[in-house]
Amino acid sequence: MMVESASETIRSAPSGQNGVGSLSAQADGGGGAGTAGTAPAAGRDASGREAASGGADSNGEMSPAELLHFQQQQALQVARQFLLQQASSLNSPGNNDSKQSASAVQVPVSVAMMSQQMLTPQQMQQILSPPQLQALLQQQQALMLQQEYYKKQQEQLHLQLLTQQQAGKQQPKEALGNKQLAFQQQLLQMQQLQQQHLLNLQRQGLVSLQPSQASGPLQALPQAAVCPTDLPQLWKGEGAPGQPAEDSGRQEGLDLASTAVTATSFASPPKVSPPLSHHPLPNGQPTVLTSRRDSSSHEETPSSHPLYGHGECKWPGCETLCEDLGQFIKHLNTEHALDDRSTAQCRVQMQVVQQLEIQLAKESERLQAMMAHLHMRPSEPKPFSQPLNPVPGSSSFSKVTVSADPFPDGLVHPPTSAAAPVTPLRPPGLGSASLHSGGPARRRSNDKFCSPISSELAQNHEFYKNADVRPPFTYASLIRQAILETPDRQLTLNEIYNWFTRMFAYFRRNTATWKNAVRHNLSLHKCFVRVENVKGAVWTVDEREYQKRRPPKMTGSPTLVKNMISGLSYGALNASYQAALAESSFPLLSNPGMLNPGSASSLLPLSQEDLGVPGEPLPSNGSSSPPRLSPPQYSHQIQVKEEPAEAEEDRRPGPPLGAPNPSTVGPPEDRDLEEDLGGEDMS
DNA sequence: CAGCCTTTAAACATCG
DNA sequence: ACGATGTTTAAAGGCT
Repeated sequence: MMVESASETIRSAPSGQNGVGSLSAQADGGGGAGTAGTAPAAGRDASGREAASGGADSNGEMSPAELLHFQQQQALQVARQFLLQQASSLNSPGNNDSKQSASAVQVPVSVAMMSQQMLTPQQMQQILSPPQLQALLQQQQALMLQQEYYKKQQEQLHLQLLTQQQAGKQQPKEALGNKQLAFQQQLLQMQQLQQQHLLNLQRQGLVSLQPSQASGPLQALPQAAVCPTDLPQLWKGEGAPGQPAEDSGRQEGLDLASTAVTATSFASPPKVSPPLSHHPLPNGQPTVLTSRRDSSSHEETPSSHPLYGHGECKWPGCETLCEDLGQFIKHLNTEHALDDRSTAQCRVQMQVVQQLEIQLAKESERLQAMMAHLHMRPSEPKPFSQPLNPVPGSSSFSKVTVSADPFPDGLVHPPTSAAAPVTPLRPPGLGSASLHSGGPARRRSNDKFCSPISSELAQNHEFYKNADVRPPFTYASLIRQAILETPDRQLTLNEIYNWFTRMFAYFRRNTATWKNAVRHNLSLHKCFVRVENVKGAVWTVDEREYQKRRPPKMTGSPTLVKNMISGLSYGALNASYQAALAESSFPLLSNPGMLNPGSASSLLPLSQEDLGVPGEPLPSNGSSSPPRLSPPQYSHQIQVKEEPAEAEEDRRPGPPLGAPNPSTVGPPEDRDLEEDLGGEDMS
């Protein structure tokens, strides 16, 4: 009955919806626009109620969901800043140490991608495919690991310094030596603080680095995105109390200003630093840079030195104020001349950048693995260790299997080592999901492939479960999925609600809206059949009907494919995917046996499993179901839970499904199929 | 541009 | 009277 009344939580007005992103276009547009005005009103009793009820629901995760949401955003920002800073700082000095700088360049790129104006979580969602988002989240975890590594390095560095220190003591130039040491120590402290800060952020879920794909040449730099958040502290940290050196310790150039500087620096190659090999600054993207905040901020001369911004020296740990560039140069030459201290600082910075690069490499590798796993096989064969994809060709297969249970593989997988080449061109992760997410309307498309939905879902199960991301599926497909996942393939409305809330964080909010949509879909689509039961009524899926609707789209599928391909810079779509598409579109239903063209078939089966269905027999819909994976069990048991016999469809005209012989009723689909074959009800 | 689909919003009807 | 369910209708956006 009431179950937990789904509950949910936050209702959020229609407006909220939009938020969701990906679909943004639609959601927002639709709801928002259309009724914008009314929207508020929309709340209607129901909504109000629900809202009130609050997360009661199963999980009551509302807050978590929101948190996640928020965290994602924060993380992105922080990551952006962090990367920018690191890159920027290194850059200038980096010239000296070019090699790294090169890679460093990439960082900015990725950053830029992320940033582009402060992206709202929703936007991010739109931009990033679920898998990508997932990756993002995963990165938070990865970061943690990285931090450890980082720490170790720091320790080593520290040791080195100490060693030097000792040496220095012994040596004559103590005066200077001490000074240097002090400075170095400061640097170390800074680093440590930075680390801590990062850790803290991570703990809060604020930091997450995006793998990025530095695809192109760097381009736009971060837009305004850079927020003042914490970065400043990173370096600043040291400044904290009592830091002699440049007493100014407080703010260091790392803050926004610095970022801005960075941007500028990129835009115009600093005299000092020769363009890095990789640094494709020139790409004409500079304009973008300007736009962002720095421009706004009076920022200094763009022509300025990369280490100079906001009137201060951006040298790590140095915040010395310099009236103008000239003064700054002077300062640079005097304070940051080529000496041990500077060298050490530079080294530290290098390490920082290295760390980031390593991280980038790891993430990139992960991304590749993910993509490969999702069939998007990158142009290059990736032999990497990832056990996941054993067979290149049958990627789909692997995917399925893998995803099946542990979708989290992505999460769990420890990044293999860096080596993996990053495919630069490829747009940021394009997971299967990306396909959909690709554009606003994507979601629909997805749904078209119902089958894929399951695999997709399976793969990103965890993701959707925890991230407040709107799933790229239509309500109809989701409802169907929910129903099919159950052993008896029937659910009460409330159970459907619960499934939604359980499976998608997104549906833990705006309950009034989506519930209404669910009901609306149930009523509207013929594929959903209401079966009365003693206790009430349950909803089943008339697979045939469901499939019927797609045909139109069928044609669409090609388009989809096209989209997908375009989306992926590479036509990564592989056969498997296409097969899946085809499958979904085609009424294989008729004979399950043939359904699967190879890989495709595999997908389906899995899907169910993953979906979280606890080991259930997947009664897959007749159509897609694998050749009868379904356990016998459902054959009869499927009846309506409470009173099978009674089952009868109310509204459904057609073949009275029903008549579902109780005994046979079992698989609704079965009957549907058969009956349907005979005749269509239809409207 | 038309037609279809999906999503949202809402009004209404039933039922417990 | 309420709230959960269901049905319907309408509007808006996107896609084909």
